[in-house]
Amino acid sequence: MRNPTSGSGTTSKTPCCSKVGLKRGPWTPEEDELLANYIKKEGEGRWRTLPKRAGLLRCGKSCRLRWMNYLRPSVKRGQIAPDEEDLILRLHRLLGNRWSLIAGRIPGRTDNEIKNYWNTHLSKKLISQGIDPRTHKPLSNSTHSSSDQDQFKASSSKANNRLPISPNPNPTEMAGIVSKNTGYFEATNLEDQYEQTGSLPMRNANVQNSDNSSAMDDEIHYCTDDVFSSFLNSLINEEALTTSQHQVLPQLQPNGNFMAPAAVVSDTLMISSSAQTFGFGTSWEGAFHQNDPKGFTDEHVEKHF
DNA sequence: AAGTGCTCCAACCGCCATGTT
DNA sequence: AAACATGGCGGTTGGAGCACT
Repeated sequence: MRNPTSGSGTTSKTPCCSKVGLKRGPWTPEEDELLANYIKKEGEGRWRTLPKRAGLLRCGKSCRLRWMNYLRPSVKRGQIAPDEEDLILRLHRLLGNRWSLIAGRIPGRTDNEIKNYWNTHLSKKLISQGIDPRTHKPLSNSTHSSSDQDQFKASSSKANNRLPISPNPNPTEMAGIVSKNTGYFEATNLEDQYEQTGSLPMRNANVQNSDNSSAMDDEIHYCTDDVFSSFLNSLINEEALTTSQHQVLPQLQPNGNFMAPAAVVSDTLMISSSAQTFGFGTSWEGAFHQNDPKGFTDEHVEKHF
């Protein structure tokens, strides 16, 4: 727990809300009751003004966090079950550190809880098994130097949660477009892009190339949340891609981008999802390659676009 | 019993996207 | 278009409690 009297230290940034006179640190049962009772009556939302209305000396952010991670009736307590752990592992392999996205697939579990569980248990477990918890690949076979990893860590930190890729661009997690010139799927190397431009593609992939956005629009598929959900389910339910499948997936090009034959990525989708439906991040976007014939098909795509 | 080190996880942080004015 | 408000995210912190000496 944080020291209730300590400020944000050396930072000169002003906090999200005035902390003057506001309580910090662990919540008391009385505060919990006040918050829970208020939300039961008035509902969630308007967090900034909620504390005052509920009679709490907390900032809105703190109230929201307490409700989301602890007081919400749907929050499941207790040990993470083996099947939940397995699901977390699978989802992390697919999604990386997108905790809210992972939590959205595990009923009753919060992003904070999953993040903590990963950092305290699963990460160590994988390391003890000789697996890199970031890449899910054998530690000894990692092709990325520590400097690469450090660089990404820095970029990732700067970019916060906006990356639609894993630290090492994983073939199952590619974002990009089908080039009109080459007929190839060109997956953006977002690390490089960040280094070059200082920004990353947001919400819409065409942001990455504003002078050609209309042309790019034609090439990018978006899908709705329910489609994404079924799509992700199919990914969760399948085991890791087979070796043969990997062989036809995007390969690293000299320019730092990833390319794959367009035919291979005909069922590759640019996914855009909102936070409301599954608790996904508002910034969620990503592209997934999906080879499983039982899973996502072009028919699904056409149906929704 | 007392001291030390470690682990866990609730809570906080800064940052960013989106919506509103 | 700009400024502001709000909600939400992943990363990080540090106190409580446990294990060990």
